[in-house]
Amino acid sequence: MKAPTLTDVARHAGVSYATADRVINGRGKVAQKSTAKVLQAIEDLGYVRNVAAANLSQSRVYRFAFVLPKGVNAFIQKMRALVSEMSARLAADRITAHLYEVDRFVPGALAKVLEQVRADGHDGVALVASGLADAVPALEALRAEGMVVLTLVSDLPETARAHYVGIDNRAAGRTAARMIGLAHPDGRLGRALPVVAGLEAQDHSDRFEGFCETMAQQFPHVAIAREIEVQDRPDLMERHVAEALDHAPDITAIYNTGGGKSGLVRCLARLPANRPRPVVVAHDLVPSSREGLLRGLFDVVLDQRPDEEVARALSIMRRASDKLPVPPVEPIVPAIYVRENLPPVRQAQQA
Amino acid sequence: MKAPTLTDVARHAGVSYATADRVINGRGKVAQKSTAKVLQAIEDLGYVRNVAAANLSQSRVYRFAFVLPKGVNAFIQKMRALVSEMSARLAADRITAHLYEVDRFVPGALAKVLEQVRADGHDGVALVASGLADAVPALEALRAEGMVVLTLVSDLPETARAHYVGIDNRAAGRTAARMIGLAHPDGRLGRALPVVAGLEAQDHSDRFEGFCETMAQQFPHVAIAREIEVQDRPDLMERHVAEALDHAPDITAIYNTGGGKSGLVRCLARLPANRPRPVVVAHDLVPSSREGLLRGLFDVVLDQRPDEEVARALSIMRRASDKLPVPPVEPIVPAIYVRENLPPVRQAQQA
DNA sequence: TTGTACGCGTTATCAT
DNA sequence: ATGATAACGCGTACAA
Repeated sequence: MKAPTLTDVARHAGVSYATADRVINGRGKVAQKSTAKVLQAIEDLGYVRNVAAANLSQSRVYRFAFVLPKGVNAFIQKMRALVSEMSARLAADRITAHLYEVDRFVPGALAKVLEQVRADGHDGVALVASGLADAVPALEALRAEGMVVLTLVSDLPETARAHYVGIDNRAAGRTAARMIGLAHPDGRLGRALPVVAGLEAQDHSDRFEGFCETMAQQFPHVAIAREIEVQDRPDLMERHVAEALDHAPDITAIYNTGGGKSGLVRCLARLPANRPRPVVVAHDLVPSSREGLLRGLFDVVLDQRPDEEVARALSIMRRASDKLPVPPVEPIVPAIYVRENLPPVRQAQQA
Repeated sequence: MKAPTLTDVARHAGVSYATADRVINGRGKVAQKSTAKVLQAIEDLGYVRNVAAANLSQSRVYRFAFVLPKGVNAFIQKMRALVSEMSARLAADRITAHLYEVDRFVPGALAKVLEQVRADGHDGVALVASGLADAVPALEALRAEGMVVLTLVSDLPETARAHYVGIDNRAAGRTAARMIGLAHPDGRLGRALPVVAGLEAQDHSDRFEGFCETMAQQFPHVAIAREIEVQDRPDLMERHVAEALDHAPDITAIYNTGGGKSGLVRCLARLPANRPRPVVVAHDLVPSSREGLLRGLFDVVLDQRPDEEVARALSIMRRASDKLPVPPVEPIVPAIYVRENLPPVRQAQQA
């Protein structure tokens, strides 16, 4: 009924508590014989170390850092809100989550932030490393010191991080292609316009590649127009997409890998009534894309579920800093929103 | 830096530890004045009760029960596997998850199982109540005794359960309709065939209703054929769908709310090569639906993410039995799988 | 090499 | 109405 304690194990093995402890925590200085006996007792009794008690005895608190890019990007704002929300909820478990911001465009800013994270004595750090490839050495150093490093949203080389928490961006691009293909049944001809923030960001280029791959393979009857880059800027989005639609009246689909969506909404809303609306697939459920769906301007929104990302990041950092085995981290499966399955808008809850 | 303890609070308030304890745990017998002082101190110091310590002092273990229907349904099998998997992972946190099976077709079976759950002294129970509406009184009784009751997959009246963990089945049906609508662009005519396990199951009838609602409202150019009931039986599925496709050659879409999918795969595979394939939307990612997607026979699979359901259920039961506030439980957003975003097959991991 | 005993923050019991 | 204190299971400093 009651779980066996280490004291039980020691008794069962006929050794002292301390010896049993030395065995399970591998602090050496134990005779072969004792080790064997303890191991056997653990086996017999089915002993499992009580993490809560261990933490209590050390007054252990978990300190985790989230590093997010500065800026007004709606998706990142949502992540920020989620982190502080989670943070409040985890107080009872002695887990703290601190938020750090890094300016993507100031060289060396990230290094400084990471230094701060280190100085603040965190057990783990999760960072959105989109366009931050130069962080690799600093992260390797942090990891060498025992800190748990996670990438969020956009991945980095394996040496830089213990796990990646986020969607499979290539697969997301392929999925978008499939959705657009669905809307071109029976070989109906068409042309798809890809709109990206910038191809230097790993996540965007992965999505773009996956998209092209599936379009070409599965839906050759739908051509791919030259992609447009809009740098997270709604104004550019609005202008460039409008131009593209003007020049190529045969465009039947748009795939936006993310960024500047509000401009897309405006542009689509302004389309002449007699022009058939293109199928529109975009990324991330934020106010503008929600509006797009509700107004019938967007058809499908792929969302990487930031809430799940934050929750998973926390749970992984916790397990990892307990040195427990971390179960294989599979990519997060994006949610696919259409007009009919939008979740209710949820106000941030107060403290 | 270090979180304040109740001792700190007591000192700050100028009372003894026991008094402070009485205040936060509402065990009465405290003077107004002391109460006020303690409350103030809690506020000042930002005290948060340390759940781990509390649990330790009581040798508390969490005992949770999962009640699943007996049978070979692939989805339920997956749930079973997930529960035992989770259970292993939670041993270190002193959380146990026990599995109970109930025969849906034996009247009174559920009552017996619930009695067993009660006798085994669980803190909470999560049950898949699909077609088990007669359980309501028994569940109300359990709740009255302080047990946390959750419905999984399919909901029951609010009096019977504290929370529902699962997808919004109506919204799922609407989403399926949208997917089928996407595949009928520009008013392209069509006819959609709904295939359900049985409309007496709440989850299936909700999906069916949502489906019809959106088809009628948004895609009036696609007619809805008379629905077929197949009772979770692949053989019936295969036969009846084949008949329907024969009688109505204008069927361009199929929506299966779940159950008997392997029969659907077989039936579709046997379609004459010259017949255009209908768009097929089905529920739950299990081996047969995965095969359907890979072979190009299914187009879209809505999955209710049983892993997430189990995880959420556990986390809610834990918080609820700690008497911590349970954050609002939003419906789980189904994953939408297509051929291009299938997760790798994952073998059950060993103990 | 091995063993003992204290502290972690809380609950519960037994005084005052 | 309030206060003191022994558990709970673990890590660890210290003793043997």
